[in-house]
Amino acid sequence: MAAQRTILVVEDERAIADAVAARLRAEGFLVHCVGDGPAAVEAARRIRPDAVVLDVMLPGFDGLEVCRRLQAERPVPVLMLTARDDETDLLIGLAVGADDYLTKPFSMRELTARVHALLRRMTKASAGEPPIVLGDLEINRAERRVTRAGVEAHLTPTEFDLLVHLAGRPRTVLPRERLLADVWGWADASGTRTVDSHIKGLRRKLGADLIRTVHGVGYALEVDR
Amino acid sequence: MAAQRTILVVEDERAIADAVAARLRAEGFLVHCVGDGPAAVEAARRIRPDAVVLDVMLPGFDGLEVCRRLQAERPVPVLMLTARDDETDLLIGLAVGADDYLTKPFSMRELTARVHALLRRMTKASAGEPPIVLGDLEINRAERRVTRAGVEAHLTPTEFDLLVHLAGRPRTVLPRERLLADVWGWADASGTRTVDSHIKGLRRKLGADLIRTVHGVGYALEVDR
DNA sequence: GCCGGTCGTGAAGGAAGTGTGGAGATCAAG
DNA sequence: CTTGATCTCCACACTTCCTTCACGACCGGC
Repeated sequence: MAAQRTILVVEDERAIADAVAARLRAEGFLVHCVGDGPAAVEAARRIRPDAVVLDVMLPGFDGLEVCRRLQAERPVPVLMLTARDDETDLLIGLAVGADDYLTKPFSMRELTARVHALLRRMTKASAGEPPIVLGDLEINRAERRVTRAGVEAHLTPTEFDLLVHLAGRPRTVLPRERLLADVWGWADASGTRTVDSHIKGLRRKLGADLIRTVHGVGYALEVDR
Repeated sequence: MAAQRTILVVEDERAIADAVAARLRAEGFLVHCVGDGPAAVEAARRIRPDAVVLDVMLPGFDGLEVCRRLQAERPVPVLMLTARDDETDLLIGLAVGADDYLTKPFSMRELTARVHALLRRMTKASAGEPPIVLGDLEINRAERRVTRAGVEAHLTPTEFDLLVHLAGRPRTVLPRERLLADVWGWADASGTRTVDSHIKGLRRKLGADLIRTVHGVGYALEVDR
């Protein structure tokens, strides 16, 4: 059986939002609605929708900015709703990570067709979130499991997030400040040994050879190509 | 026989409401009655009826508005009761998501026939999905029954819905906020301990090994592929 | 080889998250 | 009205995790 998919609808006009939500629910989706940009980013972080239907015209910050932030946090397919037939919006939209678009006014039938297509393309392309495989290291983000050479390691939440960030750029040295900013969200990066502590944990659980220290700079994931 | 079906009756005339409720109970349904629009929306959110019998003439806001809101939250078959033989009401009613209608006065026999038809259509629509089988766990959505290793467990409605959502993405970690949003329909992320409570119930009834806790994130259904 | 700065490591205190039982509320049925 | 079932929330105990500190080892420039 196919899992029930969740759609986040970002639309400030209540009437449109309700209509879209009702139709998508009738299609068997779980639907959540928010009315502005900040709420959209927040909601996406919490509920991790399978797709987002996004109006470009929003209070707060505009849809393009929302789209950019969503993509920055976690790749998610986005269907943009553009009020006018404006090529500028469209091109920018596709540039910041939208996967498809609809020009208002649109029919509900058209909307559901696009959403289905988006999810189909998504599952075909990535089957949700495919495990990251780097040499003998395997990271399953959806299940939050990690194995090396087939053996599973139990990582703490921070260790897992740290490893995922390192794995995002294998063999690249990531400065401590960068890791603190990305994983911990700390702007201030002064004199903390916190990163080192968690690197220690990763090395103990996954093998000391996995992570290379670059003196005075940071760490890099050393793994076979 | 399948699990007992629940019907929500929305009707402000007490005499009619009582008569309808009595007859439907005699037919073996669980029946809840409310007398106005806001109460109807509220009740539907809580008890999740299998069908709604809805008078178009209501205090508060009218039946059409109720119907629209019900559909917006969760698709549910609606039988509308129209006082007069007014095509306008009827057409609008069907447009906003009502599935069938009855013109007053109507016979009880006619009412029960329509309700049965509504539910039959409904179960047929969802019977296309066979029971979910995951390892030794079997979930029959149509009958709302669950067995593990062949033994049936009696789950409360919330526990059942929660289990279905976990089973929709086996082995995938679902954040508490996501579950709260999908199962409870709470946009607001507070009260996440409620999830824990119902997980407790599931573990007690189905075995502690069925659900994996992922510290700081949420839960995942652990089951053989 | 020396020295200042950097890093690895173990331990410890405190913070955060989770399991659990039960109280209180709600609602329908008898 | 009372009973039974359910849901939400709370308090407490318990577990897991994070951060920091201290100390010794290491690195690189001189």
